[in-house]
Amino acid sequence: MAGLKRTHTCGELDASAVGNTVTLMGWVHRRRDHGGVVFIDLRDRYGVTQAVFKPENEELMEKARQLKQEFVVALTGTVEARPDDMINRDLKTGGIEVHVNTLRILNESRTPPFVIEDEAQALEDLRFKYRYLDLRNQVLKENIILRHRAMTAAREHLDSLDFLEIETPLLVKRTPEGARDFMVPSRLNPGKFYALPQSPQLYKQILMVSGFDRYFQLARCMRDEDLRADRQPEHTQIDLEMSFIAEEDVYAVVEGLMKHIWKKAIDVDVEIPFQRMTYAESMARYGTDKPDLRFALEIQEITDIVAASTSDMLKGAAAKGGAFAIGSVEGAALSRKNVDALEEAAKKLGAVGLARGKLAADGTSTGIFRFFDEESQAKLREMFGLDKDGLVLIVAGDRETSLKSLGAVRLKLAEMCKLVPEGKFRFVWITEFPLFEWDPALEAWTPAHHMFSMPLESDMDFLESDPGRVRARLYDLALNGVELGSGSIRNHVRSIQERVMKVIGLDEKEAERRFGFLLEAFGYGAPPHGGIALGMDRIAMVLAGKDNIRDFIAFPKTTSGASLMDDCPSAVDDRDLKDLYIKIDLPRKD
RNA sequence: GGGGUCGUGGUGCAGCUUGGUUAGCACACUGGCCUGUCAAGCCAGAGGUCGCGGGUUCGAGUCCCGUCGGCCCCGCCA
Repeated sequence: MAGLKRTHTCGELDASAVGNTVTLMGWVHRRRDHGGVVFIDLRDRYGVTQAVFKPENEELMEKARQLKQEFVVALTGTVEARPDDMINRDLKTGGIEVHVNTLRILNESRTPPFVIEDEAQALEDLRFKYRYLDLRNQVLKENIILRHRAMTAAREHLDSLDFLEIETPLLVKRTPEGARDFMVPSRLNPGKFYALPQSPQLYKQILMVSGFDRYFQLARCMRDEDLRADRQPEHTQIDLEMSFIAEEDVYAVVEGLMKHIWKKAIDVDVEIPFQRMTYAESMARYGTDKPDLRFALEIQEITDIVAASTSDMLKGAAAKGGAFAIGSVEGAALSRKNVDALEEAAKKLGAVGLARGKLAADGTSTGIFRFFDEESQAKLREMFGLDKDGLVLIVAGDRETSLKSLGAVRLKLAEMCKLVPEGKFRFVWITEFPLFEWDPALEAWTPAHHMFSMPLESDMDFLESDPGRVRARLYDLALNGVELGSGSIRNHVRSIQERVMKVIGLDEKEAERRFGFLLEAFGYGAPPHGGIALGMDRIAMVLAGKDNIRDFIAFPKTTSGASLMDDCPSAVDDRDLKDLYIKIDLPRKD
């Protein structure tokens, strides 16, 4: 019996194997003891196979009765077809079962803190603490496998296009731009610190200077910022950069890449090329720069119609920017409570309120529309295609706030009315983002995305006179309301860089201190170049049609950045700190 | 930095509004019965002092204050 060797996995046996003697190894998923006959569901990475113990062998039965959840066993037996009425159609291997003649317990298990099942009952914090057990769950396992397939497809495809995967350092120079860096003290350089990279951005641009005209990397990126359901302190990007190219080249590569990933990972044919939309259009129609295009519910500006109404409240608010609305036939069925929840969503993003009313097909109306004359009501019905009774929701006030608020309402309304189709993938390129953003706190212009993005040729003249108007050669890829990635054509021209730096008040000395090495590299023949970084974790999540990114990372952190399994981060010994010349100086709590 | 919400046997939840006899349910667990189940079934049993600290009260899981932790959201995340 020594030297028992696994012949098959628990996911592969079917009718063609009937009569064969096989050896399976795995974990006891369930035991069903019927006194005379005992069933064991044996589980491994590949699936579950039913093993049967019959009463003829008393000794074997005794051993089978010792089995508990999560014991690791090896068993040898004969594959038998199941009678028709005993076939389990929910199981890949449900047509057969293994009649056991040898059982060996390879290892015992303590009673697990929660039962391993597809619809995990335990709460996430407990599942995080015992992540290795949770990963035995077939659903979670499929997620990780799906992610692997997507990553492999990405590598395959980019390699086929002559992209080189080049690793960039994890210990890098701190750049006080953008997100907070994780910092790593340098023992060999007392008092000095490395940073963990937020992205390989500067390095990949330098690789362009070196002539590696097509680079990619499945890169780990770390940011010391507050977390969310779709945000982890470390994540993986498909990072790529190309030389001698324009936007179209990046779009073509990424569209082919997505098509390949979708095909390989979930066997879905993605239509290319992707739709394109400017940032301005996306904001006006959907109130966001990552629109979910699986459903319509478009925002319409109704400032004129509101101006003609008798609602002083709306007119007053609209005077501060405009009035915007969405309308929906399905929404007419929503309860007062539901619409109030929509208003809460709008207020969360800064709207003062959400005016609402119903427009009926017979011309009667309720709510806010008591203040609108018949002509205006007809116009609104037409605008929103309300051939039946419909709900119309209005936000008025500052233009950007109103649009963003209504954008959130749009998503929530679609969810409430079940307007979001499953299994549909609507990619869209969002283009022509503004280069600068006004920071009211600093009272200064700051780069909206990336210091080194090229301004749009047509807007170059406004760099000094009207920075807010300058758009850049920036692009985002959005899918079903999720931002998959963003990139740009970079600014490789020294004279334009200098003008950009002047706008954000970055003098030469400061620029030198922060990006000196990049600027210096650019001085030695930087080719025109550009690229993009795509969120790998998010891609896996969207492929599976889910919305919790932690289920697609093998060992994720909680929203406070902790890993509950290994209790990290943790305090360190004084001796370690001494080596680094570091003293902890926590603020006193009162 | 701010807001919301949750914390009760191993797990998931109820109880808390209107404080008061043995803190209830399901699953898991232990023992027994059962030759066809696949969330097996049936019977019996063990297991919690209610995240932690303080306060109010004759009396607190229940009210108050603080604190810790999980989750969600705003800010932040080029």
